Amino acid sequence: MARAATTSDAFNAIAEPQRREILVLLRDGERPVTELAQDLGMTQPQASKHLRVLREVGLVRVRGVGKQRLYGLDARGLRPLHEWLGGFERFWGESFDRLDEYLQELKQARRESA
Amino acid sequence: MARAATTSDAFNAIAEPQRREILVLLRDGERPVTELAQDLGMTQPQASKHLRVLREVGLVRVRGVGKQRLYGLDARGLRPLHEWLGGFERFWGESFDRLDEYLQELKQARRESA
DNA sequence: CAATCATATGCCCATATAGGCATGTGTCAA
DNA sequence: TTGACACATGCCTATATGGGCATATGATTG
Repeated sequence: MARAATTSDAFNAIAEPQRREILVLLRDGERPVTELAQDLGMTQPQASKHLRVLREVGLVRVRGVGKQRLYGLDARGLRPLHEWLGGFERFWGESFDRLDEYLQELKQARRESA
Repeated sequence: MARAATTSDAFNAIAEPQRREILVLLRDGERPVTELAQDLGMTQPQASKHLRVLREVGLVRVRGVGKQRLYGLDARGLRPLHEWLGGFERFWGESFDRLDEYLQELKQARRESA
């Protein structure tokens, strides 16, 4: 079996860096496809495809305005990520700043196994 | 070009549901491969492969103890995720509770039309 | 209707995947 | 040394991908 589809959920959708950048741009408001493509230095078809994925997982929504299609962020789609990550909150302080301690543990482990 | 490797970063690594479950299990402490495999209903080779990916992106670390290899969570690997997601924090309240607001609006609209 | 601008799709390709299964490697005990 | 146990790797296959490019679809204007 292959990898799960990028459209299967938000986790898979945001695994692609360019799609994350699109979401970041959209934090500041709605944007048409071409602008996004330019800002991110990608072709228009590429942008459209990425936006399709984001739309399918509910991370962005579209709105037709004249010839244009304005894409906007729908942050509710990030909720699963937020919740999953929240389960690890108790490690934030503990693990991020304690590189030293971790190194100590490593040394000790090595001593024990020696 | 194909999709980025699962080992390219934490984002890609946790796109796979089973790998996320492994990390959840490891929150409670170190575990040997076979136990993880059993708990998650997967074969031992599958577990080993997932663990390899997680190790390559720095989400878990291993420690040999006798015949066993104890895998432990390294939450520092989640930092990029945490930080990226943090950029959307201002949307949490706004968008997540939208449903409530929407329901309020509905009620009010109904009252007004009654 | 025709022309034009803004997007979306379709097609081709190379690549990395996850699963299934067999087998290699490493460690300990007798 | 030989087993036995715990784990890692190798190989195979089907599949979905992202990029490049051409082209179809939609909406607007003259």
